[in-house]
Amino acid sequence: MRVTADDVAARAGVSRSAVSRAFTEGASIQPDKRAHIRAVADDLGYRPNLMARSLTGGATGLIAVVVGSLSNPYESWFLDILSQGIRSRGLWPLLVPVSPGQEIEPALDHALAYQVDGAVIAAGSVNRKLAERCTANGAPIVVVGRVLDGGGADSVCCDNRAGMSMIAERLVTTGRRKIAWIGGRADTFSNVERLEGLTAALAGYGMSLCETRRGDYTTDSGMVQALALLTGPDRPDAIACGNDAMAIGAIAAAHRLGLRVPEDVGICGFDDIPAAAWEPFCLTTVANPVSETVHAALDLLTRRIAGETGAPSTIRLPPALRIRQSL
Amino acid sequence: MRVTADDVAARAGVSRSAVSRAFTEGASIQPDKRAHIRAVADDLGYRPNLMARSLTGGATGLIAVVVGSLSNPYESWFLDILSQGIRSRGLWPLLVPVSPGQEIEPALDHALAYQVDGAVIAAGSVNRKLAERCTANGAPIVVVGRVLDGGGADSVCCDNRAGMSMIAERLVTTGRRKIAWIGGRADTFSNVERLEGLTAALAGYGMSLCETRRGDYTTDSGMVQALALLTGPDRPDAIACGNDAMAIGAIAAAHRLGLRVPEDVGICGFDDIPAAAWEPFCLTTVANPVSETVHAALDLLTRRIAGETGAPSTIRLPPALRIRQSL
DNA sequence: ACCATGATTGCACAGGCTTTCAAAACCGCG
DNA sequence: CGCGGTTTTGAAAGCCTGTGCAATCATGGT
Repeated sequence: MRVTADDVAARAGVSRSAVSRAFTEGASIQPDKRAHIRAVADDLGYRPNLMARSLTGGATGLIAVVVGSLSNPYESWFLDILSQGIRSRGLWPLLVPVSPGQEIEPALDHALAYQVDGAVIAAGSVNRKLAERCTANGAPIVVVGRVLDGGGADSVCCDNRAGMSMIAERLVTTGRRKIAWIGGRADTFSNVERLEGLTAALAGYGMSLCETRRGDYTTDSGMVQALALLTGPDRPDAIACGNDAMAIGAIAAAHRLGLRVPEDVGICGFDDIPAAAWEPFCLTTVANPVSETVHAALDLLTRRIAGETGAPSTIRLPPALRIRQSL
Repeated sequence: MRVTADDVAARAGVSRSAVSRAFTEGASIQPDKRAHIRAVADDLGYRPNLMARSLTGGATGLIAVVVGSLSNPYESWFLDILSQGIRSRGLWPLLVPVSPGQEIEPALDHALAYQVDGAVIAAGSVNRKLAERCTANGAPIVVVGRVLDGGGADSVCCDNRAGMSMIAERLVTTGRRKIAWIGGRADTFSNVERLEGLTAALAGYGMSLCETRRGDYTTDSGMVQALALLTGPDRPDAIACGNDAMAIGAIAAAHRLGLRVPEDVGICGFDDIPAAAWEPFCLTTVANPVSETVHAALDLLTRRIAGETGAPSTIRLPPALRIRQSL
């Protein structure tokens, strides 16, 4: 049913090898013959079967992209840039969506069975053993957004602590005294680093958080936690949030309570997602260098795919403070 | 380098066929032998090569997903639900991102070369010829979010006209007299239908649009166009937007100008993306039945993949008016 | 103990492609 | 026209798996 190289060969009156060569850049074949074959192929609607091609040991050009819930604006923003980056390098993203809490391993295993050339992992937890299995299977991985504990894979990650120390400075500069924190799930890497970073930086100013609460990185949860904070007995004059989505929820909460931002309560986030700049929010936040992260991750990955060995490297990218109006 | 069935066979002391059968459900093989082989395979980290498997004529389990710029919140919301739906049917989404204005054909062609079993096309323009070529190549397609002009492929689409007529009724009910429109690119299907639907429905009430402007479905463009409208000589008392992202921008514009929503100006959108419900917006909008759309599209597609023939069908899903506070 | 029956097993091939290798065609030049 | 050297070319070998087919094995009935 599907038209194969044999069909084209028969129709063009050449051997199957010639057809293969006509589609291989730099292969030894007469230019006019190549043109003829390509014309016939076009006529028949032939395209080399990439599955069969990869069977001979070549690369598939497939990159598994493990990503969390796309309803999270940061996640989809990241995927947008990542998929463009993958395509611009002539590769193709095989999407592996995993729900939070879901095990990443079986999904990744299945993707491996598609002989992906590599994987970018931006969600779920991966341990050293899993990383090594992927590499052993010829599919190096790069972990994004956190650093792999036991080593075993390259990782690219924003310098969360540096980001939070800039936030801390801003909090102090604007004269905040009672600073609360709304974080994400306790066990996530970014949450831990950001909270630690903020605590440490504040300690440098002789200050500490007056209260910490936990959301789940969604706008709704930010709203809920901020409402609780702002209606509590000891209202904070600033709320630092673990990401922008929650900060947006916190701003909504302040508005609902008739509080002015930033006068009555300063609010800040992390990531600088597109929505952070939207007018009603004007969120002061830390810009997560997503483009640079994607670029670095893909560089690392392609180099591994090309066969580079050596100890896994960790790249920390510096974030930038983005001062708008909410703090 | 990659471990193959031969390796497992040698290590387990059986033939390669046995290994194959151990991984084929319902194949004739002794239970304990299967268990042994699977244990060995697990030990070696073996997984059947899906590329090679698909070579024998089987399906690849890959579904090409052609999607537009993921920075558009509707698009990423849709992809979220679609990718979950694809995974839940045991298939895998191969992402084919296309920028607006970019030709879809070469990208889709390349995806076809991966022997995808089918394609869901939610962006770019596809004509009858392209649709037929895909089908002829054994990869039926389903077009989402618009109806294919010349037929040639199944399509699933929200009933834009019905949605806009509900909006029109709401506009009239709330006593709006001067209604403006901010649409998207003139040539997009949804834009045409929504504008036509609104115009027609208003005509039924003896009314017409006082002004129409064009954005590009982004929040920024909605803001820009709404600013122009609201500072113009004849300020409208309602702005209907072609999608939610632009409506959010319009609300931001109203706020910046100190206008109250909905008292001074009513604003509505289309889609009911998650952000539409966020507190500062509380956007009155038309809920695009995304889950139902995904479900219907995947049903159609899997049936075609299973070999069902017959004239392409078009499914129109009814939207629902979601009244919040902006209109 | 022997045969019919059915479950297992291994061999070999198919599937679409790339690539090595040796044969064939071509080139310029004496 | 002959010859060394450089493309071009086609045949065949592989890549990895699933499966039809024939051979083998175990089973149970007599």
